[in-house]
Amino acid sequence: MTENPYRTAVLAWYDANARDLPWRADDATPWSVLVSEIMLQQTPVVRVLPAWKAWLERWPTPASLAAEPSGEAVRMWNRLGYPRRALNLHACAKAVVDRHGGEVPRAHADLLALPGVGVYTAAAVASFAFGQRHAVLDTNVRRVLARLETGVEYPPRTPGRAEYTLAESLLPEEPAVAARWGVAVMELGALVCTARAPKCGVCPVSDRCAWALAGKPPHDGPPRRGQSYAGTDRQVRGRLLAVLRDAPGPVPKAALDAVWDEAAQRERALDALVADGLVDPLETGEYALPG
DNA sequence: CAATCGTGGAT
DNA sequence: TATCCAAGATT
Repeated sequence: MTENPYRTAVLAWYDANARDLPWRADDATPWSVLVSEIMLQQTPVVRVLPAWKAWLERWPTPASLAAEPSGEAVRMWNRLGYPRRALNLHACAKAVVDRHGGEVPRAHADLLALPGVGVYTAAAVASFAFGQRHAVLDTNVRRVLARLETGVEYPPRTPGRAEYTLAESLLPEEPAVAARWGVAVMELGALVCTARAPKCGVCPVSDRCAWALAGKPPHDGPPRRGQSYAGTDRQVRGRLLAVLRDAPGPVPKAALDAVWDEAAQRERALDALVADGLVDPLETGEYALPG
């Protein structure tokens, strides 16, 4: 429970190889960590970096963001993707101000209750920002554990009970060490134990990796993905929202109609954006980012 | 529980 | 060029 044979090797590797990402710096705040975690959901670090800096320069505290209309958050989000995350972050800011006196809560349950914060993100903030002992099971950690412990190339599509049990069993007792262990494994997955072309030659634990020792058997089972993008509602939504983001104010419907030929799909996408709160239909017939 | 939700870089 | 993938959450 308290010891695993490669813990020291992974921690030492992290000490020597960790990227100095700004949300890991000493001056990072719980708010800046929360912002990073929301932005990093399904989004590469290199694209998050500039967005994170700009966001925190403008809104260094939850209160500063909560004081602005949600549409400003959507505009600031720019092309990071999954723009409902901008809405979530804005709602997080308001919830933090309303329910927690303007301070990001430290309790896992309170974090979990924030919009857009799921099991992973709650654990990540509790661990990285507050030094608590939680299993942080993101895509990197899941892949590392799948290979190292289970001996398969990729974990299941969604984490199951067994994965949490395994992650818990590897967690060091000391909260501060557990927190460091979490980022270390995550970093190992991001830099070495990558999804494609893993760098087993420089891996600190390749000599006890179940998958490597088994001869790196390829993933068997159904293909892991299937999301095409061209022609989907998501693409249409992206185009519609881009028009509103790039305009200084409300736009006529004609401007939105111009981005997609097929009217039915276009209307469906626009309705969905309105339903999601990402677009505000005005009385004038124009459309705008939400107030 | 499977589908949905953006975007862009790498292979 | 097409596919894969990136610190997931929500319904």
